Amino acid sequence: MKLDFLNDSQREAVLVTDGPVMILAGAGSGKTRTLVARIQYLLEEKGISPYQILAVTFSNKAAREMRERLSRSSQISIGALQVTTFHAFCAKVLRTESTYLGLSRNFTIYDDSETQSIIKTLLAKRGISQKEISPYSVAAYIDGIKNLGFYVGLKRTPEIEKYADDLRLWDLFLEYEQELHRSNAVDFGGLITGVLNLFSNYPEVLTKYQEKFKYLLVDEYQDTNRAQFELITILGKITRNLCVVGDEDQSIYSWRGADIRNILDFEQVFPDAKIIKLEQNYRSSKKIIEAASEVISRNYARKGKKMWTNNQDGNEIQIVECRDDRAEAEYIGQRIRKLSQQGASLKDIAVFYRNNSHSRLIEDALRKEKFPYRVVAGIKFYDRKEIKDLIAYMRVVVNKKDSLALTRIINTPARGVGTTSLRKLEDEAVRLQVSLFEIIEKIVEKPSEFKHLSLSGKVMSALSQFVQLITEVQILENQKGAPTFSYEKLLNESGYFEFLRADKTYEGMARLENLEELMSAIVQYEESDVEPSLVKFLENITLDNTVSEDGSPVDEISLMTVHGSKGLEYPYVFLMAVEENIFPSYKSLESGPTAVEEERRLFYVAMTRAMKELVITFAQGRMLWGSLKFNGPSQFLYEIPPKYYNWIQFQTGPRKNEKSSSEDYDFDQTSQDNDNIYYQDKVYQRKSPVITKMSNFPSGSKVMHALYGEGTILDSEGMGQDEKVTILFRDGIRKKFMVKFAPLQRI
DNA sequence: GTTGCGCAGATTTTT
DNA sequence: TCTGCGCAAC
Repeated sequence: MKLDFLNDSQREAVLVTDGPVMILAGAGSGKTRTLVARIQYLLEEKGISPYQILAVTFSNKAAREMRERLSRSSQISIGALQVTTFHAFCAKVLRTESTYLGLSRNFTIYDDSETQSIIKTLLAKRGISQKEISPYSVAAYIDGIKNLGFYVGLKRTPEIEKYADDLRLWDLFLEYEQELHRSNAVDFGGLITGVLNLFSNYPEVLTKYQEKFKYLLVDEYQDTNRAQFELITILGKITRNLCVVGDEDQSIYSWRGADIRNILDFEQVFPDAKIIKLEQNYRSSKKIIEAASEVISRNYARKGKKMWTNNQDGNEIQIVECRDDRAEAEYIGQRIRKLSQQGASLKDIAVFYRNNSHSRLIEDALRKEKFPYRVVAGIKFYDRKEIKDLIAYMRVVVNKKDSLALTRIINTPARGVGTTSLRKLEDEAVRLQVSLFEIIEKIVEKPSEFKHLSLSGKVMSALSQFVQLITEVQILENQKGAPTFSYEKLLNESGYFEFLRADKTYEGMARLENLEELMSAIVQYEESDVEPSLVKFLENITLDNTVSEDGSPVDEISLMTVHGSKGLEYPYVFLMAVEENIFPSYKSLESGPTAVEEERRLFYVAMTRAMKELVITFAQGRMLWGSLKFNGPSQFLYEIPPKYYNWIQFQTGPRKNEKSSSEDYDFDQTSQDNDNIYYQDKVYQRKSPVITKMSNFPSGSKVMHALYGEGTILDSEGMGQDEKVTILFRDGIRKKFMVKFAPLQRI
């Protein structure tokens, strides 16, 4: 096997197959290529069987990419090779070994929203209002525990003790776990801790897997949490052939439990570990790489890589100061038009933003310019109400203990089983210690024994029809395993189809279309699996909720959050809304330097996506939460050395009329001198990074008030005559003033 | 059991 | 500004 297409460090990363290895792979350093070569090398040169290799990643995106690249470049069939996500791997182990843990193999996997529903019910049951304890905070708490690798029955560590100190939350955690168990369900975190639990209680099962997988590979290592780290450590304990690949500078999911210590402390856990750095960048121009390196070098929590590239210098980064958010969107729209006129293809262009909410204005601008675009990972298909409803039907068929799914659909479409009847059923289920579905079965079977519930005739017949439908589909599913058929039966006989068809609104029609799309997703799944079943389909969609793209790649602009851009690259990148309080977010600024470091990594990720051109925009004033805010440029902009960028100002001129306004700017005919940039008849000052121009009192600036004395501007809203500022004075007093009336002076 | 109003709160979201 | 809730009224 030839390895001459690799550079020296890449080749080393391929050849050091035995013992612990950590590959620190910078952005655009050919990581996937190296990993694929490594696997190929194991298969072809070392004669390792594909069954003995386990490659895990965090995201489906990465797993898919690796699988594709492998099958493209390898002669050996990779069918037996496991390239999968942590969660999918664990789900498979748990289903195979389900008997050990008192789960049945058809357990349901709950996603975050279902977890929240359970928590809400739990809180309600205890009479705790959601204001007192937010369900989100409970979910985060539980997730935090599981991310550390803790499961009920494990000895507590000091870290866990900290969690257990809060008795109320700890109690909720325990009850939540019980509730999941009763529902024969597992949440995302539970998939990992479930396997840890299994391995620690049943050494013979662990040994089986330890012996099976001789070579372990972990991609996206910077995103792993403690639980996942423990999982791979324990799996690789005997062979110690553990290879992890990651980039500490691209760790942007710590709020999801990703633990950067997994990278920083790898050598402590494996003192004999070989550390290989991939520092040559093949993606971006020299200016972009050097600028990004300067920015990220300000972080303390890193191992320190020095990225370099042989690529061309390229153009300066453009930093564009826009008058307001509308001007910003307009600028990007026009600039894209220019690129397109110069022959750039739209699929080579991406717009990144820190928050989803920023996509709207850009979308408007692109629509106006008649450019096709795609918002990557906007509203998720499987999050839609009608989809969740039908999924709930399927879940009840698969796992009748899934009471959460059942409560969702027992009265959808309305069949007269309202909250009062439901409450009665739930109470009875608790009394007889059975699941909700089981109690309904009993009631339908022997109505006479449940006279005391005084359920109406209407309710009784609705319940019996419901049970009949579910049972029939269960039988169908067990005999044939025909998901498509089951789905159709559920959709029609539940009355859901009729219910939606009666809805003549646009929304109703859209919902029907979505249900059709769900149908095609099932058909597609069915064709891809030799032994299709509803259980497997459901698992697929909870663990990987991306809807498979149909057909050929389309030529459209990609819009996405910076988080969503990780792992991607585009020749032309626009990064918008780069303002203090937005990027870095105000939350990170509130919570301190560690959080801001993560924002900086995020900023670094955004920069390093760009291959040829990087355009960073920000607005002097932006409509946020209903009022105009002046945040000022992001601190990260000042961290880019000036030699790497051009700072220009963009103001939309007064509109003459809609038609001609789009011809106002010609970005090509730009000439520059040291201080100014000239476009056509306009002169744009090349600005050194100082404060914004529109507000005379941007947040952070110091002022003198004739009465109150010296203070700092906290917040500024409105502009011109209407500008209002909030000022924090020395003695802690906060006051809000209309600028035009207040005796204020900048100092 | 459903609809409607007022009020608070509003990052990121690979699984 | 927009959404999602809790609670009140039909």
